[in-house]
Amino acid sequence: METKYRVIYKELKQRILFHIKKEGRYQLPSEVNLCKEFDCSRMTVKKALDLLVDEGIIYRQKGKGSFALPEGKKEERNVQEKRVLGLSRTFPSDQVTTEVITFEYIFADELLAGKLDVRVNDPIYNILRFRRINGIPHVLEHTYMSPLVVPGLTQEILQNSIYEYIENSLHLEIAGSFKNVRANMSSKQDQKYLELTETEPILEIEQIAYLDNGTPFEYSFSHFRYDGFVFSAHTQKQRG
Amino acid sequence: METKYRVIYKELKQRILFHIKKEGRYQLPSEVNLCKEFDCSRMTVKKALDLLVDEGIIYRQKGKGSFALPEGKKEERNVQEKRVLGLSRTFPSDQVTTEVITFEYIFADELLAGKLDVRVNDPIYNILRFRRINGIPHVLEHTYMSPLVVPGLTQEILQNSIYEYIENSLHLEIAGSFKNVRANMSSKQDQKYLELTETEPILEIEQIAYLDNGTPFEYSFSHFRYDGFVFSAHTQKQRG
DNA sequence: CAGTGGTCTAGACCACAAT
DNA sequence: TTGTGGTCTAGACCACTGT
Repeated sequence: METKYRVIYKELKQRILFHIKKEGRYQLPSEVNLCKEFDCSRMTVKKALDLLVDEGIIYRQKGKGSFALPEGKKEERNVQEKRVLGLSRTFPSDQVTTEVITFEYIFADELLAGKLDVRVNDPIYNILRFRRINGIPHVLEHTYMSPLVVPGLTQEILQNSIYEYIENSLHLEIAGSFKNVRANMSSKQDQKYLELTETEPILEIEQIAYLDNGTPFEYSFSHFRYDGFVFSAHTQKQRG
Repeated sequence: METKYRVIYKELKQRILFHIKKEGRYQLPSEVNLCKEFDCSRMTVKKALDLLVDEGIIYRQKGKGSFALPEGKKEERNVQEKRVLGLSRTFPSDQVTTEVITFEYIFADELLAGKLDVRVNDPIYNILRFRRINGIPHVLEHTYMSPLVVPGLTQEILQNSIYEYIENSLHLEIAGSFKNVRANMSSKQDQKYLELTETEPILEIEQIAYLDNGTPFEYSFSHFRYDGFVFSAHTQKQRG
């Protein structure tokens, strides 16, 4: 069931994006008026507005009201949003092609065992994939997964979307991830696949992704072409 | 006043970090039990737990309970957390030294006017600062601010913390920011200040930061040494 | 003063998990 | 069936903003 606060959230988001394009600034109706309009309690309206605050779409001020944040901020090509999607789902309208370079089992060492929450010497998928978007070299992904958590991986799945497989075939729920983002010099391997010169760098994202039962299912290093990728984030003061 | 849910949040955070060190896994008391313990309603407990979920400290499962996420994930030196602090406040125990390279007014062009929400040709602070942490070259910060929003900047303020000045002297409330993170080759200027060779890259963070009234007050480009900085983020499926 | 958002209560019903 | 978290209600009091 679609929850009530998500319905309100979506409706308000539509409305904001429409008004912001037309007039620039936009003040939302007060919470009590939204209650009347959507025939619900104030807590429900507040929850919907909280989502909009999290996304950086509105801000709220005690005694004044809720307002749309001036736009014209983000919007760049090849932006990784703050969600946990695979590459295939981040660029649904583009053509993502995947070359599987390595697909094998290795023994978990101390580090991998710690990150993936398995025992040392347990089997681990060691996956190296090279991916293009619309034919343009984009990313070299080095992924470690435990077959205990994500069983039945095949070459074919790797060629498409692992995330899709995890959610649609295994019916596991991907809940979130920790990311560390760095710049680094490109290795010989990076240069070969991403078609970089020796002086051109890469953007590295180290990620641990976990399921809704808290189990980490992926530990990965993604090396992006420096000119083809931006990591985007909206951050705010903690509510409270 | 410290809110009740923040008190609960802090207490639970303490407890989790303690137990996680001792025993690894940790299941929190149920929401109703937490209600009894802290003598409050369930909504208040839930709000406290929401904060912990946002930070990636716990996860929750319908029908099961709330659990601490296995640790051993983040922890690196020189991590920029997902908050809006200046450099001085990100490394409070370290020695941050700042060299002001440029401090002048310029005319707002189309781009700056759009980002800072002022008119074209309005005056804009053009600030270039070079900062070391414990004597080690760290970041070259190119900052644009509107004197209409942040009046009275001086060389001395720049040498310390702009953010401190904004919050403590101007009594403005910093609410959040949009960040774009990229890797890039270092410019001659980057190489000079950050002591990089021609082949060494930088991590660039483009940022628009805004106040709690929605006004953008800063548009900046920070160039970090590639080996001295990691941008860290926790992301999760949208609640709902 | 009236209007706003922030916090908080004491319930309720639901879906889901474990037994 | 019991216990869990997710949603939702219909109020309440507060702090802050504007007039």
